[in-house]
Amino acid sequence: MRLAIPEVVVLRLPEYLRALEQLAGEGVYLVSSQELGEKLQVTPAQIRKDLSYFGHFGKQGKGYDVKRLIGELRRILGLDRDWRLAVVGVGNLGRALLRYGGFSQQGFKIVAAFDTNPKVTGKKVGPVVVQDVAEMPKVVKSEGVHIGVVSVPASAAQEAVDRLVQAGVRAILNYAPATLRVPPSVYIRHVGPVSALESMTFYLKDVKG
Amino acid sequence: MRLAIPEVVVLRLPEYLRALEQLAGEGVYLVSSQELGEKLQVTPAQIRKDLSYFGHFGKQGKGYDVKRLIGELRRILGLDRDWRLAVVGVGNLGRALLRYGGFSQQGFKIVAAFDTNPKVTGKKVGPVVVQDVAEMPKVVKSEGVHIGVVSVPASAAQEAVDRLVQAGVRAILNYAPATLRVPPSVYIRHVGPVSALESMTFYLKDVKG
DNA sequence: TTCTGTGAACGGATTCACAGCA
DNA sequence: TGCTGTGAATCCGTTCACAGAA
Repeated sequence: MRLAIPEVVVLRLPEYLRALEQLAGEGVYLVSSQELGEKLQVTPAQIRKDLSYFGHFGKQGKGYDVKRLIGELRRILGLDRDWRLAVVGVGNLGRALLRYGGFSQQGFKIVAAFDTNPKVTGKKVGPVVVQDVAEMPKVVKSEGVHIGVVSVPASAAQEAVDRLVQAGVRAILNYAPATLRVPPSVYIRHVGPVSALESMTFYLKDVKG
Repeated sequence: MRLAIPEVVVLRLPEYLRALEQLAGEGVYLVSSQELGEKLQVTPAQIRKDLSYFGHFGKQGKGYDVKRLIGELRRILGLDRDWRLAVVGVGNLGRALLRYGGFSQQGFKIVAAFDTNPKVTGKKVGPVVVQDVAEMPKVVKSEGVHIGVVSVPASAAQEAVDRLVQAGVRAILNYAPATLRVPPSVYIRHVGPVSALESMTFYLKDVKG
């Protein structure tokens, strides 16, 4: 077991987890690195090496116990507890995120939503009532928000992030198409629907007419 | 210039592009790899090396012409043309994607939407009228769809992908939390709101209580 | 002088190949 | 025999450091 785990490894673990949960749903109890690799288009050695950073989860000659490995991965990824999210920006995307059911399955709970538009504030969307951003410092504290989700327009994204950081949020998922500045102690990741498409087209452009 | 460009490089180009577009909007005409690197939290050498795979875009002693580099990156990424999208699955997420305005700015155009639910088919959502999935083969051809966006529930994702592939779509952006099988000739990428959170919590779990 | 572009050096991730266990 | 776990070897991406252009 090494001390520093490569970031690429951490990024692959959720993929493994998802595939394993699918297998569990199909009633599969045991899976080899070979089989899992085929499903995920990853080499078996890659999977074994990745898992070996965290412990010895397999049985020689058999493979991995699917249920057990799901549990281990969830623990490794910190998914064996609840994470409290706040959504900033209740436009199309924010509204979809608030109503999206997939978060709760993995222990993500939306506990607050913020917007500046008085046509939206005060209304219930998904599990929460939208509040004015002015309430953010108070609510982040009282609701124990861990992660901020930014779904405002690009032009308002930096301000939204600044407010979240100011309110004490240390992790941000950014859906706005903007490059944002945060202090080094804050973990930020950009997702956005367009970025993935943009690198995809690089590979498509020579293939299709 | 090398022949094979590392995938990581391609994944960084949209980040560069976004930062440059932001700079252009601020009226910046010239930027050094140093300055761009600070904005993006990337080393200047990384940026210079990445760009050197594609050509000589900078001016020694000066830096990069922002407008010029935006144009080059858009060309490199294949964004100097239109890309036609079809959304499969008009639930919360699909509806948000259909109504999302950010696609068109980068040349992505939603030309079709499909669902199986008769409560949704026939209705206009965003720029298109939702059609039954049975229409897919015909519509994909007539509308010249390049990229399929899957936003159905996990349980229906494999079927949605199969239908898209069958209809001739060669590139798929998957929002469903499922591991999907496609022929080797089809380019698929998973995005989904949960995956990014799951690797984030790995880094957060030891920090916050 | 300033900053790009790039071979060379370095470091880190992937793959190999096999020891070890069931 | 079958498959894991892992050092060693390999491969690949990043960083260094400097030549060269403005």
